[in-house]
Amino acid sequence: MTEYWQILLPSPPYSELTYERPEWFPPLSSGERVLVPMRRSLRVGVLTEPVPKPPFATKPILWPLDRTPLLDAPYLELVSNLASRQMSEPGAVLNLLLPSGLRTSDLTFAVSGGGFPSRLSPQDLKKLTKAELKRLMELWLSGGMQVHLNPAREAEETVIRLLADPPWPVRPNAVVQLAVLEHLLENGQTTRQRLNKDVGPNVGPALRRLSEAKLISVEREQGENCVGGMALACDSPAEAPANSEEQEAALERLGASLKSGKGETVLLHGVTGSGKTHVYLSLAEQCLARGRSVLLLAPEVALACALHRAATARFPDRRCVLYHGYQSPGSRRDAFLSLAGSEPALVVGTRSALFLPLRQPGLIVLDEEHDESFKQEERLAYQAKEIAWFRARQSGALLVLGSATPDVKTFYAASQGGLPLVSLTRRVGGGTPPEIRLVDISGLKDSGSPLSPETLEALSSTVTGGGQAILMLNRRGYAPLMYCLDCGEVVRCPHCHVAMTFHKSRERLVCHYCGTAFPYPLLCPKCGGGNHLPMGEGTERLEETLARALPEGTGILRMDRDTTRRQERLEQILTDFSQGRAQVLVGTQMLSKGHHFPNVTLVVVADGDLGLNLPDYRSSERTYQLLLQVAGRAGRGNLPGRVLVQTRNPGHPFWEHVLRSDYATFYAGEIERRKRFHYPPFVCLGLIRLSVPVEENESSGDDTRLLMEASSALLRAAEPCNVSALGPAPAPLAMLRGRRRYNCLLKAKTWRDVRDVYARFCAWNPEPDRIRMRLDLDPVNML
DNA sequence: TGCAGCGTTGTC
DNA sequence: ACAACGCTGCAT
Repeated sequence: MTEYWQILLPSPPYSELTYERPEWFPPLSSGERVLVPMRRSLRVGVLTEPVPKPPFATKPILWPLDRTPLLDAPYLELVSNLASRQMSEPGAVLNLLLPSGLRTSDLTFAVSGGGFPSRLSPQDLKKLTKAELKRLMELWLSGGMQVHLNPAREAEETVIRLLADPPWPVRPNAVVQLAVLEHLLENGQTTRQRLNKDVGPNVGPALRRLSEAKLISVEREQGENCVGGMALACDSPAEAPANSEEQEAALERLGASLKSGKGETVLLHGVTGSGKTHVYLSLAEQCLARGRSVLLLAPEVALACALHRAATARFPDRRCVLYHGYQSPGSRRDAFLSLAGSEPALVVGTRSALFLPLRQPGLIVLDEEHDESFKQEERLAYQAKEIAWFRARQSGALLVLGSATPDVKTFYAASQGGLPLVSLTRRVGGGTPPEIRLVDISGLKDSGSPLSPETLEALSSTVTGGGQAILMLNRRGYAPLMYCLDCGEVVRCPHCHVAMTFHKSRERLVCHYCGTAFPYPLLCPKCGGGNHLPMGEGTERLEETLARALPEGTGILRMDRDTTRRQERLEQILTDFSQGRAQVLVGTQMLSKGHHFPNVTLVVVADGDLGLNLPDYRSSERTYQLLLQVAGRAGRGNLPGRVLVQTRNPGHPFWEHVLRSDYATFYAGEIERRKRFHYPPFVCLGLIRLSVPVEENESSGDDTRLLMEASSALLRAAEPCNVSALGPAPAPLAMLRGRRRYNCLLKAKTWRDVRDVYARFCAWNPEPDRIRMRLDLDPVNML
């Protein structure tokens, strides 16, 4: 009796097709990958389930690719769940989840013995006779046949990294070389494959030149997981420190849940410096001892690396896998394959690590659960918290959401009894929480220093007193505006109409929204004048100002997206600062997150108002979280810390909460406001983003008409399910990448209603290829 | 009357 | 993605 299987194709057309199992095949099981014929080509497919004989002709499966299934049943369930949420096909989801090397049929089989050629291509297999295939299958089963990526394809995976900062010593007309360098600076390390696609197919010679000039590195990267991998001085000690009373109590509570295997979710609310990491690792230890896997997630790569180091130090005999989206295709494939091997494992990573084929997870931790980067918006849209919840439920794992400043939604769920709350209210080692003070800068002149005399004095005395200081300004670049002295215009991005930021050391004006960059100096696009005045302050300029204002010889480091384009630079900056080679660290919000610098006694927030007045219902929550996180960098060692927040509006009621640094009172006020104005968690919020290309003739008359039509179509779509709908209204960021943008806001009782309204509204779209529509569920930014 | 050109459809 | 199918248009 012939057996038939449903097979998911993780490559176009992404459908689920039926194939027959040749009767001489070994037994198959779901989750295994196989090669299947498709028209004249061959594809990789994943077996899902056996089915009865279909009413159409079927083709036979050509060859198995896994000896043990790559994916288990819960994973396949996750895939189909994601697919139905995205309203797309499971195959399309799988395409986004599998490392590229595991879904390509560009393979080579290495065969030893049996009288076969030592290398066979998939097409060669197709040509073999049945008798030959049977003989070959015996070899495959006894391990005499291995699957490899095609060497040509593997060469495409070589990792290309930038080794030097701009300006680079290349001829100005070496267009391809410069394009490669700019691309690397903008997007970080990439592969040969991506460069071919993004820069052009003729990058070969340029890469050789650049590599000879030691400006870039071109390497085959295999197996080595940690990017950079330098040891940091701020490593946690390997031996587990003694637990505080609070930690002990928290561990007891969480440990009980771990043992129960009920799949509980717990919010761990611990003030900064209260030793959450230590709790995670102790739980991980218990979980591993029970023979279950552990997944620790951090919001960004640098924090995941730090957590990975802490885990490696704590469990030197265990294999701790590090995984994140910036790794080479080779290491991602290795991690994926090795985890499918079913031994319980410890994995540390960023959100994408949720999609590793981890077997039998017993503990999933989301550290800094309030962080917005747990939401992925491009390509496959998902919220890591939801996926983690789903996976934990599937396998009865404990899900721990940890934060000093929880998401208001999460805390609301906890306060309603929806999830148990475990609190750590004191810093370990008895350190006191930092004292926070406001500094009124409303009288400060725009043209002068952005720091008040009081702030400068505090910085100087900290430095001369042998301490260290952190200075946060959440705006990168040299100056956010370039003002033309001749015509009074500000240089704007031609595709987004927003002011372009001056980056002095890159000698460029950059649009922070779409990445467009012009070399500077340039002539004013409006009047042709050549005199520009940089206005406003970015981290790059602040660093320069400080160098002049602080005592001679003070070491100043800058940490923002520009100085940390290269992974090893970030590690370098963190190491240098924690080893005291500099006294002041200037940077954007990236320095607020999780890093541990025991000698920092002063934290300065240069512009506390920034972000508070954004047109977004979450702006005060976000600002509160940011300020408390960065304040938490102060006084982590034996010395007490203090925090100065500069503001132009010290009377604003928001500051009350910050000064008391008491989450509970902030939360109480915020939840009240949300309730009154009908915002999450009291409604399901959806944002429909609508955009149309800016036409050459720029007759916006058509669009006015269109918007009115859209508006009534939206109301018609929303009416039947009692959803409140607003818009379309021009988006705060009215233009991006040459498209005019409009927002519609939906407030509903259920997510189902939001999706329904969106689906009906989409049906209205009279010009689907001109008018682009996208649904953003529970938007984190409304721009 | 024929077939180049392109939109539509289906891939087990 | 990609090839095979069928409809429209222009030269024969």
